[in-house]
Amino acid sequence: MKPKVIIIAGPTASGKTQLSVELAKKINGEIISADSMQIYRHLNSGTAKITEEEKQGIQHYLIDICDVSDEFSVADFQKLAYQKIEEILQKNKVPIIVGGTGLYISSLVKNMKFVPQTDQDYLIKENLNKRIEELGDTAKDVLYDELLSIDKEAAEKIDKNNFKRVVRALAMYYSTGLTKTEQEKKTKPNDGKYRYITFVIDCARDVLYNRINLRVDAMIKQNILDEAKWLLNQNIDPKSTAMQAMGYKEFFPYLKGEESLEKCVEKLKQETRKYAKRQITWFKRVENAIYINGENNIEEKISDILNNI
RNA sequence: GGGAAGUUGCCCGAGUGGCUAAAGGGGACAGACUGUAAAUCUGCUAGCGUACGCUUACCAUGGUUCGAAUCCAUGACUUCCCA
Repeated sequence: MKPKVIIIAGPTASGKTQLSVELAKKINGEIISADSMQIYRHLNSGTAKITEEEKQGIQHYLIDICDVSDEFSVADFQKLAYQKIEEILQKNKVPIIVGGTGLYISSLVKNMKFVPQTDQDYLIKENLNKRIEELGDTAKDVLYDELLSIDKEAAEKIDKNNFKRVVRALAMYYSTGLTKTEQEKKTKPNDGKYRYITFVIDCARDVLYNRINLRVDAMIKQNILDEAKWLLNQNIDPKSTAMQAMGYKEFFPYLKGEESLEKCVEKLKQETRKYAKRQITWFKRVENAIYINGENNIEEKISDILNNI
């Protein structure tokens, strides 16, 4: 029998952190974070990162593993997560994956196969960027047609306006000689080494939105503004992942004196709600998910989980 | 008290007689998602009907007109300027 790995997923502010710690205490587990922003050091309040105190001695992995200027991808996450799962199992403990980054979780559950990066990839990316610049306004059409000719199946699934994905699909082909479609065919569902049991925290929309608002208000009282200021002063590429983190980018206009604090706070609440909505959409699709009522108290949630593992 | 401008769908906002159930943006809702994913992108948003369609809509009332969000009159409210 494959070893079991527990997943706790759910939208932001649904109570994943507390639930996972309580569960870990109960079942002798250790936690692997599946969160694309909590990997960054120094981004604490804004990412609602768990504090040492909240950890209650439970071991947490894949938090604070990157500098804000570092590049990090699903493939990196997957590799590290597999390592950590192994380590935890070695200790005879239960791995618990906790997070809101749907793609990261899927990379594990679906056991996606990522082709290893090569030195060439950097050049290919650069080359594509150069072409995009040269093509100007026509880039969108030209590159989409190009993808259509090399990987029709992928092209038809990607919206033409989703330029990022079109470019990535092309890069996949140029760096490996295999199209995106071909590469994806390599991943076969259920051929992973583990048996994943996925719990999704489900919460009435208005309750969740209310929690988000409260959480943002609480963040303001912490040092989120200092963190945002710090991040802004790092002078890293505005397009880099860390710079897109919610709870930071919304305050940049305020810090630059372009917008009032109230407006920025409102914006952050709204963006967070939209994000939660996208997460909910993502988690609706996960197969065999077991729903946990987010409005139950912690004991009820824990017993729901224990009954299913 | 006098003068000027304005009032458009959930919000902002374009629209000066038919092609307008009303551009565009935002929000809301729904969806997609294999290397930036807290990113990126799509659909949809008056009501009823499967649909040709019908009904109700651009502050209110009345009028002009074959036809009005668009023109006229009166009223209400808002903003600004002069007293």
